[in-house]
Amino acid sequence: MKKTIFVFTTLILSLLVLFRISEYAFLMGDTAIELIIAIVAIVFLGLGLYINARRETAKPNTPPNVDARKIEALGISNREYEVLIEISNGLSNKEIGEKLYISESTIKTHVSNLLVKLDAKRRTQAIQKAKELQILMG
Amino acid sequence: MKKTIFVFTTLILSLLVLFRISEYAFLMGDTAIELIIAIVAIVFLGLGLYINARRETAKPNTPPNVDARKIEALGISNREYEVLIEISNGLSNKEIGEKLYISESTIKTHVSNLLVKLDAKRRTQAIQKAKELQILMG
DNA sequence: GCCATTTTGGTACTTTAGTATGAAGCCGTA
DNA sequence: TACGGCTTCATACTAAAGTACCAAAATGGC
Repeated sequence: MKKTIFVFTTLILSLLVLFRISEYAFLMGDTAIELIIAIVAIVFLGLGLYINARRETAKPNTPPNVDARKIEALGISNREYEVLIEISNGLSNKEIGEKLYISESTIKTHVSNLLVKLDAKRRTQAIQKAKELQILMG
Repeated sequence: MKKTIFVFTTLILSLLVLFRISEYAFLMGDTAIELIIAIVAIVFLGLGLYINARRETAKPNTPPNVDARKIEALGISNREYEVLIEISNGLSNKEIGEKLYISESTIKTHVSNLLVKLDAKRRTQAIQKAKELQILMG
């Protein structure tokens, strides 16, 4: 946020400087006004692009980061969350066990706990709910 | 694309008109130049915002709409796609059958076909692949 | 060291998912 | 009309998922 304020302040100051220059050019009587207009156009075109780019990356529906608070609010442990990720990657219990070097039994335990904590009946529903809760990236 | 060309042509023409006006104002000796600069700034700010908005909605990684071409490229039928959606909503085969007013047997057939067409072993993997292929919204 | 939580693993069981195969009716097109 | 694709449904089977219950290490904080 501080960064944003800095950028906008700089832009406003630049704009004021441009106005000064434009007045000066007006008094000078040359044709530099078109140049100034062009600069303003380019700067604000860039500003528009920048603002929208910022807005898009900051939007939660393109979630690069996951809400860790919600995870612990639901009482989901680290290991359970790892299992949840692999479920959403489409792995079976056996495959998850092999990937995490633990038995399929343990995976089943984790999955059962996850289903309770996410209030889901099936692993597919767990995926859907986890994404809804912004616990998993889309 | 034609629309884009039209918009840009209009903008360029508007810009030329503004330059004409600016010259006129210059000859007139009044202080309307700042106004023109302000208008240019606003217009190009809007243009920047517009371009980025277009780019974002056209981009597939923020898919409000689904790529119908890929669906039929994979040979997925309408009914199969309906089933795929319900799978990603976390429903069981029985629940999907009740929702679509057909038997669980039929759902199983559709699911099996979907798994082949999406090259998946499980329904969870089908969800993951479908989202990867931009066939399902994130 | 003690306690609470996490992580691990097992057995036994029920339920759901998925495969294989066959078949019937519908619809559009060559 | 005959053919292919879509949709529907069934049976019989195997595989995977999920539940219930128990229990023992490991971990981390007090």
